[in-house]
Amino acid sequence: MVPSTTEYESLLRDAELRVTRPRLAVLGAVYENPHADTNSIIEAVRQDLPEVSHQAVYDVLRAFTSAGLIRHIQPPGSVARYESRVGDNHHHIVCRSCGAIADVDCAVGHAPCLTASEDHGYVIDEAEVVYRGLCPDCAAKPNPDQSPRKESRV
Amino acid sequence: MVPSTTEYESLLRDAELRVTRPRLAVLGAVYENPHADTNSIIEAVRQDLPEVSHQAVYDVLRAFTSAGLIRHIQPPGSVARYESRVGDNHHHIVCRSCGAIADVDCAVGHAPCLTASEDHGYVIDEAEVVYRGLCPDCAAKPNPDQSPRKESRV
DNA sequence: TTCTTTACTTGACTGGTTCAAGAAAAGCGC
DNA sequence: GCGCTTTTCTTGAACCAGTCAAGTAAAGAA
Repeated sequence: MVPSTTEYESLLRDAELRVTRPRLAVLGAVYENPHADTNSIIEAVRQDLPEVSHQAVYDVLRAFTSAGLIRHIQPPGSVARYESRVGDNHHHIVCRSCGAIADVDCAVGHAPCLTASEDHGYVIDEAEVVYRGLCPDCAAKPNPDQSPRKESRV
Repeated sequence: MVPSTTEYESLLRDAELRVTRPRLAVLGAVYENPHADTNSIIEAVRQDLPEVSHQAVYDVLRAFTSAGLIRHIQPPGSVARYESRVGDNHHHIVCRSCGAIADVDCAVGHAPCLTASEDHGYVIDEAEVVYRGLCPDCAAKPNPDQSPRKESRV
């Protein structure tokens, strides 16, 4: 599931991106921490490379996103998050209580809900679905504090 | 479509909210400017009441949202927006080019896509769909600048 | 190894949103 | 209407994710 350093290097070269220590570390952090926010990624990267600046991580994440290596998601009420699963049109479910995020595959057929009943003349090319509800942990405890935690616990 | 001042007052009283001039103005602004962001609402309110503080508008919008009078939406890459259409499970289409937002009714049946193929043990109670594409205007001009404008042009 | 290009560091800054304390107004009972 | 209590609004500061800008360092090509 999680590639090796050599594989990360190939991923970068295939995307015509330069191979640097910060980039390998960021790519590894995104693969090992699904749906992590930028701050978590910075912390993970600094386990290996303590001197990496936050700006470098922001730059690298943006470069990876526009190269299609990773995906940038932004659940309502949350800061930006990143994931390594790309190109398969999956969606997300967000826990109302703790903010945990899980992947959800398409419900109906290959591209569900892509046909809106009334498109107002828009040319629609993509539909993203965000499910909301309670994760197994929060559903178990009846009424804990309702405030979402900052950390995802996927 | 757009209620009168008296009707706004009834809406507030029915929701057990105090009736004040700022609140009437904010409610009117949300009804008259669908999908407006907070700043646009502040500007609209100040047409009537030039002295209203931004903080009051933030407070009022939050009070209305938790009372269910209006709905708070947060399209990826955009600031918070508000709309008066509540309780009918509709979705939104966002123009990639200019950021315009339009309402879209449910595509399939009453609550489409609510059945995920694999729910990871989550208790799902809502699905929100964000369609992406080009609005009629932007689809007409082949290649304008791709940067979204700040203002919605709905 | 040298050179050019791209990436990274440093430090300041922006803008939407929130916090906190006090003044003003709404709505209740009289 | 009149005062009293509670909620709302004003004022002003603060927060924080993310961005900008200038200069240094490193990658990769020749």
